[in-house]
Amino acid sequence: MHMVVRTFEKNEIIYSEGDEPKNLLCLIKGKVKIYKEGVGGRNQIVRVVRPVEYFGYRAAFSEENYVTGAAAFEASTIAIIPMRLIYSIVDRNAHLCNFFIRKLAKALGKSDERTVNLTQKHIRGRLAESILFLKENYGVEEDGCTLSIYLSREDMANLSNMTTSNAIRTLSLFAQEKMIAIDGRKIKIINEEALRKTSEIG
Amino acid sequence: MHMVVRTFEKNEIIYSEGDEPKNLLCLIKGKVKIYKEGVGGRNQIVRVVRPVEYFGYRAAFSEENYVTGAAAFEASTIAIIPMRLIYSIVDRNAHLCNFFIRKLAKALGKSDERTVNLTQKHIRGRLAESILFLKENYGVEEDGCTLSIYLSREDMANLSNMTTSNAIRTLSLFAQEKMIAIDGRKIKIINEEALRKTSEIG
DNA sequence: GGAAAAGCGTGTTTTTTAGCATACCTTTGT
DNA sequence: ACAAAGGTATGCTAAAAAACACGCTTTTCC
Repeated sequence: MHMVVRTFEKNEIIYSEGDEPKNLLCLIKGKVKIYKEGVGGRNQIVRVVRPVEYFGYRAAFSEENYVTGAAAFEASTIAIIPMRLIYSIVDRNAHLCNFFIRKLAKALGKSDERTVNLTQKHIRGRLAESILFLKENYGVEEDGCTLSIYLSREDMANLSNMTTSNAIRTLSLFAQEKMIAIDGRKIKIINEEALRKTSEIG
Repeated sequence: MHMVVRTFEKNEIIYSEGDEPKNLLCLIKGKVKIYKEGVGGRNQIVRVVRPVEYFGYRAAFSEENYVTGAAAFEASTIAIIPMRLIYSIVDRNAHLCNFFIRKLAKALGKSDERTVNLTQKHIRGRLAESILFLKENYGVEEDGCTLSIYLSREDMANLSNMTTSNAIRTLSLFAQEKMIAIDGRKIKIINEEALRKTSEIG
C-alpha cells in the first residue's frame, strides 16, 4: 500500500491487455509505448509516454481491465503507485480531480484525431506524420535534427498503421527524396517543411 | 447563465470543428453523431450519442476548441448548460468530478478500440461491426431485429471508414448472404451470429 | 406537378496496400 | 569466433479498396 520504483529493461512488458489495473504508473525515465494487439499479430501503437508522465490509470477509473498493453521502448524507470491511494485522495481533492479530468480530456481529443489520421491518410502521409510526432514528443539530439528515439522498423510500422515492409520501403523513399536521412535506426530530419506537407496531403 | 432546451432538425449541425466550447450538452431525445472531417470531404463518425447522454464537454475540460463536430441524425431535443455552471460545481463536488472522470475514461478506452478496429479490419469486418454497434447503441424496433436508426449509405460509410460505394456494395453482399435484409434505409438483422463472425475475422 | 437534387445500385478500372520470397547484414549468446 | 536469430532491404505478386462512370429511384422544393 505504498509507492515503489522499479526499472524495466528494453522491450519489457509493463502491463498487458486484459490485466486488472491496480496501479497508477509514472514514467520517471525512459520511453514507453501503449499499444493494442490487432489482427494477425499486428500491433497498433496508440500512444507513447515520455518522462515525467502518468499512465496506466484510464482502465482503473473506468473500472475495466486494460484494453491496451504497455511496454518499454528502452530501459525505463517507473514509479508504481497503488490506485487505492489515488482513489482516496481524488475523493476529497478537487485539484487532483481536475488534473485527471484534464489529462483524460486531452488524451481523448488526441485519440479522435489519431483515428482519423490513421484511417484516412495514405501510407506516406501516415509515416511522415509519425516522424514529426516523434520529434514533437521525444525531441531531437544536440544536432537539432536527429530524432532522439531509435525505433525498429517494426515499431515505426506499428506506430503508422502499416506493414513492416511498407515502413522500410517508405522510409527509403523519404531518404531518396532527401526529406530525411537514415542510418540504421537513426532518423535525421532534413526537410521538415516537405515532411509536413507530405503528412498533410498524403 | 442558465440552462436552455432547444430542438435541432434532422442533419442540423450542433457545433463544428474549431468552435469554442461554451456548453455542456445533454441529448434529451433523438440521435446525434460526433464526427471529424477528414481528407477530401470524407467524414469519420467517431462516436454517437443517445438519450440521455451528456456530450460536447471534452474540449471545454481540456481547454481546446472542438476537434470534432456534432450533428443530429434525426430531429433531436438538447439541453444546453453553460460550462461555467459546471466548473463551479465540479470544483466542490467530488461526486460530479468522478462522474466526468469515469465518462472520459470510458470514452478513451472505446476510442482506442475503435482506432484499431477501423484501421486493421477489412471492409466487411468494419461494416458488420458498425451494424452490431448500431444495434447495441440504439436498439431495435418491436420486431426485435430491425435497427431503430435509419442511416443514409453515406453515414454508414462514414461510420465504417469506407467510401459510399463500398458501403452500398457491401450492404448488398450482406443481404445476398442473408445476414441482413435491407429495405431502403431499414436494416434488419437476420443472422446475428454470422454478422458477429464477419466482424471478428474480417 | 414537375424539375432538380440527392441518394442508391452496379459494373469497370486504377491505385494502394498487403503478402511473400529471398538475400544480406547485425546483434546476441555460447 | 561462430552459429543462430532477429532485423533490414528489395523485388514481385496478389488482394483490397478507391475512383469513376452511368442509369435508376426517391426526395425536396418551387
